[in-house]
Amino acid sequence: MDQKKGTENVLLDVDFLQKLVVGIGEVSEITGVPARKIRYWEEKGIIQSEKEGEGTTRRYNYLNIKKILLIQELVEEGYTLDSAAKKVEDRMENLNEAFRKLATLATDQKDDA
Amino acid sequence: MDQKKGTENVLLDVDFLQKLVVGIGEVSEITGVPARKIRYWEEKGIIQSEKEGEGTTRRYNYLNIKKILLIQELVEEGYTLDSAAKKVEDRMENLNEAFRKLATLATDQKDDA
DNA sequence: CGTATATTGTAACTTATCTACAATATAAGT
DNA sequence: ACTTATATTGTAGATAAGTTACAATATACG
Repeated sequence: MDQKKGTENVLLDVDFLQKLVVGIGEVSEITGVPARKIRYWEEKGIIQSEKEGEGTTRRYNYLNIKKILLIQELVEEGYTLDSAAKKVEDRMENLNEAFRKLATLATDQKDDA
Repeated sequence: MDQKKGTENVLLDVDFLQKLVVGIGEVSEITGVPARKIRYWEEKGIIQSEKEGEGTTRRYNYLNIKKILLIQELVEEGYTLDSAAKKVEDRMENLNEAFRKLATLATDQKDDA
């Protein structure tokens, strides 16, 4: 169990990330995008968050935050919001897939134990 | 850039994790440990959280949460809180180190670009 | 039973976030 | 300059989430 320490940690990180969801204030700190702007992007359907129930606050997971970061990058580069969103959509597909694969790996490994 | 996609993602995850901090409610959801108990453990000095300023709320990063999970495991197994804490301390050293290494890797890779 | 350890309850308060309105800014077209 | 669409920001009044500081209870063990 100690021999494969490095690998184990990385895989567990991925598993962990799926559960880690943070509030909008934290996302704002992490990304540098003002909370107000994040809400606006969400109103427009550009990005998404997970709402855990009625009348609760927005929660953002790894992929949600990643998307915000990518859009922010493109917008700063000169893209319009809509075209940035469209472009990021493609990149996200790759990320989503990679993420799924890693998560599966992590799960499989857990099942072994 | 696309060839090393898998690796890149994992490394970025690690970098990301350092910034990701969640509130006590979220930690409670993730770990299954009641918020009240988490505060109690913290009062006792068993675990730690990051307070970002005076009069702000507790924030927990990956390592903080991991520690809670490990202690919870041992306590459920029958350990007293104190001995569980002591035992987890050792495991955390390994994790801290692994984490530092991965973070360094991520940073180095970024510097290349 | 007594004592140490561990957990839980809650009132009163602060911080974080929400919605729903409106205002302003910026860019592009005519 | 005026118009229109796009993008961002401001804020009041609300609810949700988290805080401290008190106390109560539970559980284990000599």
